[in-house]
Amino acid sequence: MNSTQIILRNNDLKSTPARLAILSFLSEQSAPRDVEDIIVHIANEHETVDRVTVYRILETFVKKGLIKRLEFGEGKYRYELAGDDHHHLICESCGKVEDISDCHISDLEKEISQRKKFLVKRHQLEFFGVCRSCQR
Amino acid sequence: MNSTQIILRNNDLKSTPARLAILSFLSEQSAPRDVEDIIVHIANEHETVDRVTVYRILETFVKKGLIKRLEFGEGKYRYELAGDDHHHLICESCGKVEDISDCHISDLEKEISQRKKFLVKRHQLEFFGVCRSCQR
DNA sequence: TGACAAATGCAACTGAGTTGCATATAATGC
DNA sequence: GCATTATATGCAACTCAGTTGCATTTGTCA
Repeated sequence: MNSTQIILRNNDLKSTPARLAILSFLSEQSAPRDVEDIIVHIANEHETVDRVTVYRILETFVKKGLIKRLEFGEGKYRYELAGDDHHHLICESCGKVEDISDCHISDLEKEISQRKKFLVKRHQLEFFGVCRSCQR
Repeated sequence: MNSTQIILRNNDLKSTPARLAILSFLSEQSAPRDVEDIIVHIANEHETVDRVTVYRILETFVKKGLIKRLEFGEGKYRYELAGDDHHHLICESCGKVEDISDCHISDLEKEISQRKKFLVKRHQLEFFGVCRSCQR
């Protein structure tokens, strides 16, 4: 039993080929992926999973807190493994998404919770601009 | 000629009833609105504007920098007047969106620009959680 | 006030995501 | 192993936000 299977079991989720494929795929990614990326990847692995199943698995994983659902103004969702708190640099020229960490938003979060009496559960911070290679 | 008309003229946009209605509606709002809100508001004012026209006007305004297009994980866009740099508290219980300012992200933006050689043009920061009244 | 570029309305379309329901399958107990 | 059962999947049809093409209307400026 590999680590992906253990994660599923620990979350009361059956180990199915589709779930294992999606979870391990997302584990390998360094930037958030959309549903299309996932379907293409699975097809390349010579497996077949219905789009609907992919949507449902992603929804399940989000609810269990295994992955995060993000939006970068593209009119669709992207998904990444949950875990460390980090943010994104999104290049508006080529669409590349880079991860970035050490943003110390949690101090700000604490301050807001007190000032506004708003119970902050999570936040999302994205920077939009032009990446290094597109600047040339 | 009122201020809304002046804004349109300064941006090389013709003054049409639909544009005036949308721009003045968004000027009055304290939280970002979706397309449905806009259409309902216009209908209440006994005007008729096609949905397509609303979409096109919003796109035009975004391109001109008059308004900002936002996403709060709802699968649709929301719009607000551009201007001061502020962020949002989104209640996951009732859906209410509250504005918040003084977040000093620009220091962080500067630091990232240097460290990552990424030209940051804008950022988006949202806090998700439970608002004051939903906490009771 | 007429010309013309720009804006609008209509209809048809796209693409992401959802729902209902019948079938298949992973986990569990025997 | 094998039957049971809750759960997951596939298919088809649908919804909802937003887009495109094209003909018509309208605001602006000479």
